[in-house]
Amino acid sequence: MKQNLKPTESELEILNILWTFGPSSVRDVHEKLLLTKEAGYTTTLKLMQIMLEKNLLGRDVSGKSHIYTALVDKEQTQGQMMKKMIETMFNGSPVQMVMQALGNHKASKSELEMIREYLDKKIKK
Amino acid sequence: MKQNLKPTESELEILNILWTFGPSSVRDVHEKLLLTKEAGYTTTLKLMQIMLEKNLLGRDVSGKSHIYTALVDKEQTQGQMMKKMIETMFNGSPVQMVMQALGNHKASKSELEMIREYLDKKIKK
DNA sequence: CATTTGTTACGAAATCATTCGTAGTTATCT
DNA sequence: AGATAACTACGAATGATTTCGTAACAAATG
Repeated sequence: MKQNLKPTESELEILNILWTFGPSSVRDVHEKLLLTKEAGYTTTLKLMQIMLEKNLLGRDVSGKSHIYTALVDKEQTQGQMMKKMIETMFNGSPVQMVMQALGNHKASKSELEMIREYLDKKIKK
Repeated sequence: MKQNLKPTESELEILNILWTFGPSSVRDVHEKLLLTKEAGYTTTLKLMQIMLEKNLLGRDVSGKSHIYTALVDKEQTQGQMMKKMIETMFNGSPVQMVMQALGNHKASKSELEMIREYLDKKIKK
């Protein structure tokens, strides 16, 4: 019954929108998607229907337009994706990945400080 | 002439082997690959030939067996992949990603300390 | 009521990624 | 040389993902 097929790239984009904005119609999702990429409406629709079949999404059919919800957990999915990436590109070392992320993408000083604080707590334990 | 097609999952595995071990024959790569996954020899061969066409790899044809080299930079490629992941799953925030990585994957205390040190340096600048 | 607009359903094409069989080449070994 | 082993080349099957057209229907509009 339960399965956890890894979401595809496009599916992730949709999941992220639902995680961020909560339950939404296809049109809502589609409009958010357009901010980032080209896509036809029926393409988005079809994708979401497929995700429904894969149990990545659920939906409420009672109204005129159907309302979809993410059925997979955000943190868990992020974790899985990261794990895979760490394995295939960072030889299994999360630390390597973190340094790469911090090195390449500029974070503000206050963001860096947040991380340091977080680390401090983690190290003390 | 220039192109930067994002490497596929399988291609990343191969790139990572070449980054780690340096220029290698198909057989060498294939053997390393086998430690992790099932794969036929000609499958690996074909993949590497395709990567050659995409200019992800170069090769030296002078010997009996060809020797392949990664033509794309490790850090740069990692960076691109991370960037995309940060965009599609972490709403563009590298910090969110880092915290997720540190939270979900256990790192040893000394590893964490390495990161903190790195951060300290970065913050001072 | 007739038309336009917005929606779902769904098949099927297009594209991309992966896998493998087979043929042919070159080297090695007896 | 002849046989065997290790390669490369490459077409083609398979599989997965993405894209889109078209049909059908429902709601809203004039």
